[in-house]
Amino acid sequence: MSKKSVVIVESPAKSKTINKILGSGYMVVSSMGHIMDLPKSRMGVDVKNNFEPEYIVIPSRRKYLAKLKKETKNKDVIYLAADPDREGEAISWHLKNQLGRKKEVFRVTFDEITESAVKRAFDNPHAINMNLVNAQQTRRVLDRIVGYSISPLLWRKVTRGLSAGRVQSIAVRIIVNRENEIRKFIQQEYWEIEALLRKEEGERRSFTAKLDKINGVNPEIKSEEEAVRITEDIKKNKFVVSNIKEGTKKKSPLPPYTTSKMQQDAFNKLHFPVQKTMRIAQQLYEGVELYNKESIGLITYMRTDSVRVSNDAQKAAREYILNEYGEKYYPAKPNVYRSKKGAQEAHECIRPTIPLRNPDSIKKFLNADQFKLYELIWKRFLSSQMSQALYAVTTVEIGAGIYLFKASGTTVVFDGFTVLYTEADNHKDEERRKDDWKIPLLKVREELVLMKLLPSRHFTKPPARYSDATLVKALEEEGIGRPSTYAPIISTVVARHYVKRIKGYLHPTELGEIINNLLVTHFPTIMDIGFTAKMERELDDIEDGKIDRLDVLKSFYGSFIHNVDEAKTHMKSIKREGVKTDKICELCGKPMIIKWGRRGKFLSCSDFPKCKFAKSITTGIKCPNPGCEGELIERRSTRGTFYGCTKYPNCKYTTRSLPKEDDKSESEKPPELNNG
DNA sequence: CAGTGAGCGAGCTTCCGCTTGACTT
Repeated sequence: MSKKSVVIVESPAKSKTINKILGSGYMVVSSMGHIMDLPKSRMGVDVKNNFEPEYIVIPSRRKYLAKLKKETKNKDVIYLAADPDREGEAISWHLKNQLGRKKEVFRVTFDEITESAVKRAFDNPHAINMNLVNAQQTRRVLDRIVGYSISPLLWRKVTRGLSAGRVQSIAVRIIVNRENEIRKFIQQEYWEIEALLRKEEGERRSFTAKLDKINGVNPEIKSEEEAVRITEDIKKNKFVVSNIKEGTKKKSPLPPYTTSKMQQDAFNKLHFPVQKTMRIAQQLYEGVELYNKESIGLITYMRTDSVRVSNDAQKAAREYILNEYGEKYYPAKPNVYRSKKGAQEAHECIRPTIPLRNPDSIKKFLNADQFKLYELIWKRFLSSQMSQALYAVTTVEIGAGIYLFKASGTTVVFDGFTVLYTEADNHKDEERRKDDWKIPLLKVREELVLMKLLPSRHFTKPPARYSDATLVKALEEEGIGRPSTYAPIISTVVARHYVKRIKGYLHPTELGEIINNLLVTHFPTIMDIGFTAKMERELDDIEDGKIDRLDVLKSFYGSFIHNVDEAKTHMKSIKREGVKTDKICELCGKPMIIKWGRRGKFLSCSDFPKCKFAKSITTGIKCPNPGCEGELIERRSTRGTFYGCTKYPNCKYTTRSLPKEDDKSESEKPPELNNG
């Protein structure tokens, strides 16, 4: 290299690694993500002029850009090594425009940061792919038009500060839809009947079998009377083993973590909200001081949708398994996993940088949360390279006249990867414990002793509300949002007061439901849950050069702007009409309505502005302060929502979460799925 | 910790997706 070269990557952590690979002939610096974007204070899209975006240097990045300018000043060649996707291509394009005058500028892309891949990339430098840039700009412009057209409409129709967008509005819709399903749900009573059986009189151990068929069809027992009648009838019969099935079941380890899977698992097992998981993962990624003061990155990059594993890491994991667990846990061939379709393979899965570094060996250098998350990541990764688990499954069918009972037992033959990692699910654990009851050795046609019949009453359960974890899962399945945005999406809808987190579950607020209804009515296309998937397909076509970005934007905008115009005149003005209540104005006797102001919702006289009477909405829950006659009321501070006493400042009681109100708790209780 | 809203009309709120900030509570 006779010429002086500079390489620009996205993140500082990456620049270190790449510098090591390339050696001193190159200087590697980082852009810290995007350096240019549309202006914050205006639309920044010239709709009449080919949807030309007005990209400006992001004000907060001016410093970095100035630094980059210095660093590239006396270099002849710039290599743009941002991630190999459309966002990375756009970053490269912007960097070229800002820094590339009178220089040779090349784009280099690699799918993993290993010596061979990086060197191969530098042997094949290429030009910036404008198809990718165009796809990014289409995405950006579309999101801006949607967000910056609908949000101001909501300011006009409802209240200041509201927002809408391709992603956040769908997140709210998913949550509202679930709430409606829960409301519609009608509880059904059903009964199950179990038989407690013994092989023979005097035998100590008994086992249970469940009523599975009556006359060959599934039993549907809806009432206690029916259950009693059937139980009485069953008693008249002899219990005889009619069939025994012995089999084995294999269970494969799960792939290593992507961002969304890590967020879900940390939520279920550690009860971390996704924001917390990302914050701690960032700490592990940036590095923790170990033995010598040097700070060492403990995990790979935490924003990824790939399950790819570098060869070195895979080899290291396999060696560790062989040494620590032995050959039985060591698969003959390495386990291979496929990322979901369209994943960005430049990043690896989330894994320990050095598999040898087991959690206990570094425990004293980590705080409690860091340790817990590292342990989870380490175990999930190591287990992903271990052998399958093997179970023996026995199913016994027992006839009693027209009644057929079934008992099944599972025993672990070989624990395999589960020695390190199992999925969290309390209910399943209970089930398993039941299943693990050993069924004694039985023969077909053998008669059993009935100890007891156990009818039990059950109710069908409504679907559970979303948690952070299940919402991220749902969004990912619909292709909505990216690893870098899952956590911010939840923060946004909570910050807008569309959604409220109660005991780990996401409940829509009245405001959230109102906004959702307005948007579904007036923007059915945007509010279609499949909208993003459709957009992604079109962006793919732009990337492949099959269609022009203008065709995509024009056809989208044509109907969208029509919806905006229609909504301007026809969307219900909550600001004027409010939401009806059965309360009466204390001043003029007219009905009171709910409106939303900068401090949240409040009661207003429907005759405003003639009658200016207004009133706060209290929770109806008495202040728990002894002797205080006040009620609790929702307040907003800069640090979020809390509940205070109406008698403030005489009573200074505050709380973050509402104390239970006895007669109301039944319907307000979150479904008892995994208790978060 | 009183006051929220309409309208007059100043100026403000807002999107999604890349990254890591450190002008003192």
